[in-house]
Amino acid sequence: MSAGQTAEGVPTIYHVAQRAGVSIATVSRVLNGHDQIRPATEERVLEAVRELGFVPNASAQGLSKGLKRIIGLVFANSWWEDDPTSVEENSLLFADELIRGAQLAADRHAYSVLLLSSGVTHRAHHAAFSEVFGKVDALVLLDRVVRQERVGPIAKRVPVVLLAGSGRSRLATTIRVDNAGGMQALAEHLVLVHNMKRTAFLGGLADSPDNEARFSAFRAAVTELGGSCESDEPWSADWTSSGAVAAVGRRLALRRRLPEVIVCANDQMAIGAMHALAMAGLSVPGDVAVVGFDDIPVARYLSPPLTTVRQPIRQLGAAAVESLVMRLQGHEPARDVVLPTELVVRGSCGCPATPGLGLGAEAPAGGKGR
Amino acid sequence: MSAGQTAEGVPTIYHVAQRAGVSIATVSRVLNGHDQIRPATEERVLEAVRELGFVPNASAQGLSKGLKRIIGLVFANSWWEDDPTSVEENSLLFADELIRGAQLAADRHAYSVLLLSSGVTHRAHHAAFSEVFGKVDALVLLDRVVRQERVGPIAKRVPVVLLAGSGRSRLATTIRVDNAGGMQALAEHLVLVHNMKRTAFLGGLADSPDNEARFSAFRAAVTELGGSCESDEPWSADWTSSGAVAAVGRRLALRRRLPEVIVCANDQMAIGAMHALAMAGLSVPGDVAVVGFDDIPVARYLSPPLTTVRQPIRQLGAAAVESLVMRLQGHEPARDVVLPTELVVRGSCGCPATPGLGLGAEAPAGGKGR
DNA sequence: TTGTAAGCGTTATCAC
DNA sequence: GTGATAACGCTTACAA
Repeated sequence: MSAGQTAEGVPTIYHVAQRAGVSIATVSRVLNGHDQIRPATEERVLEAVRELGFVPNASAQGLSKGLKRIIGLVFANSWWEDDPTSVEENSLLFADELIRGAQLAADRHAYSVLLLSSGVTHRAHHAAFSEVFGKVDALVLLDRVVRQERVGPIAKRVPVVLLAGSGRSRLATTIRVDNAGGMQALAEHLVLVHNMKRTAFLGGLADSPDNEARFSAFRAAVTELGGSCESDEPWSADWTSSGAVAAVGRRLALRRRLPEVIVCANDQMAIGAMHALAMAGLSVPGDVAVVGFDDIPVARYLSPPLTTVRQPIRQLGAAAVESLVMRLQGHEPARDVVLPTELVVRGSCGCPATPGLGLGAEAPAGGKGR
Repeated sequence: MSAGQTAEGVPTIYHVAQRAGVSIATVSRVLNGHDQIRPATEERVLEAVRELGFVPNASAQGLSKGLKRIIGLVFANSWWEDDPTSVEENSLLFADELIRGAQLAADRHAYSVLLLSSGVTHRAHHAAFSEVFGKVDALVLLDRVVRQERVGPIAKRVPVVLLAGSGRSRLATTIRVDNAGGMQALAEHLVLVHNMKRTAFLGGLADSPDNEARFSAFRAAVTELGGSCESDEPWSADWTSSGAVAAVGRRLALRRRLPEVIVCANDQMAIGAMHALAMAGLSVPGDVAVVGFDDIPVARYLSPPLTTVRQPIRQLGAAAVESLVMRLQGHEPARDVVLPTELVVRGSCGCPATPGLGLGAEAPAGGKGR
């Protein structure tokens, strides 16, 4: 059957062409902003488009142009797990901010963001992670969504950015935050300002590059400054608040002398740690100081307000997308990007909590109240 | 040029066919799980697919099948705003959980989730929200992403689910949570258990259906029970913690007798309210009780742990996608779905906080206040 | 059981 | 300036 006339469904370019009395080529040209089109013709076409409510079919465009204008954001499946007992609070806020950043950047370039999880299992049939390649032009892979050795083959097919990883992959562009710098600043603050020598590091999942980077950087820095860092068994959690509560509980059960400060690998765990200490009748920072990493929104509203290292998660997402769009446009972006982190001093480290009137959103840099 | 042989790019079905010594039709059949294929043939095809690392092009599939297997999730643009001063904490957690739920459900049906914002402005050229229709098979529209009158035309084109709205649209399926039920339970608890008669409602953005529903339900319930509800100017915020801090500050400045409890339209604001009260030297729940709505993860770790109404955000997202997939499969799902909410009693309302050991993930001992 | 060929809705290359 | 028409990669009758 000759093209055109889809019975009664969505209007196609043929309908527009017919209505405007031109060929589909002309319609396409108008829609794609080609010049050299007679104004009168253009107006007729646009009118027809409006009347019909025509919207180009992205599949057809993708097929024809070889570009889908879609970037995939791949999360580890555990992040999306449906297990109600393991709330995976870890990802909360992180994923959200990351997605936002990616969204924003994608929008700027007329791209869209497609969410994917690494462990696709929908059809028992032949489900495979690789199926998703077909839907996107490029991929953002989060830390540990695929094993190192699988990155190569993937990166060979589509442009790939590795996020929050160890930063040592020559197979794909890597974008991450400066964990080391943040921990260095934190260690200096604790040791030099508060004169704390006995510290403890409450880590997240052991196999996470972020966790590893934060821990080794902190330990190195604090040791360098003449302090020590306790970090064996009891101090191991899973990035979650409840995991931290349990970890601190284990440590307290040992009834050994406590460290002066507990450095948590993320804010969620700091919240759990503070909670556990409070329940044990210990005061923060009076008896033990607690600091975190991330600077999630609630951090400033905890009591005491949480001292933490802010990481630019949103920018991380945006940078990833920008990098990929760059690649898709034929440019060669930087191979390894490191975004800066920033120490945010509030009350939980022992510093006098900002006296703030409590009106307005008090930002560490001295926020203005709108 | 005859089809086949894409110079050196991504392998197509033609490459697979050639390699396996069969026609592309056969390859397609194997890939789509058709029966009546000679086992030997099937094996050869699968082998070729494996060797070439072939992945079907989703655009081509979409064009051919008329289904893209992509569902769009549309957020109001303000949620993604790049304005660093307005942190929009409101959406945090909510969006995240919602997305998760949608993701999970989509995965189950081999669909993917595409993120979109309502105010697309990438190319000054001819950017339009409608452009996104081309990329998806169906849409989930969040509360207020488009004005009422625009829903009709959209729903006419693609299946649409309205989320967290007022629930009164016969143009599209609506899915929301039982705000009224939750508020009813909350009011009963406050009045009947704590004998609180003087309440205040700290609302979010005034034009939000959720805010309106929560407020009117609470006021009606508390009034019915013989209590009163203060809710004029000072008690208005923007869903954010900082907005709540400011609102409570305004109310305190009035130096009038305070209500016995502040009922917040969401947990973020409850956190801000508690913070503002603490800074004013008031104790929660000793001087004033505070309750929230949502039950975000940190709620149980606040001191005192926050009493709140839990809403099944993740299920909300999942239900939306399930409904759309249903429609796409030709079934006719329910027009208006209301998901149940649940009162979660913790310490901030004045109830004795659960005396947990603090090791589990449970709502624990009365964080000895400070 | 497998191959041939006609679409699917755009874009882009030629001619005119 | 504009109109035919050939791709783009895949699915699916229709034949064989």
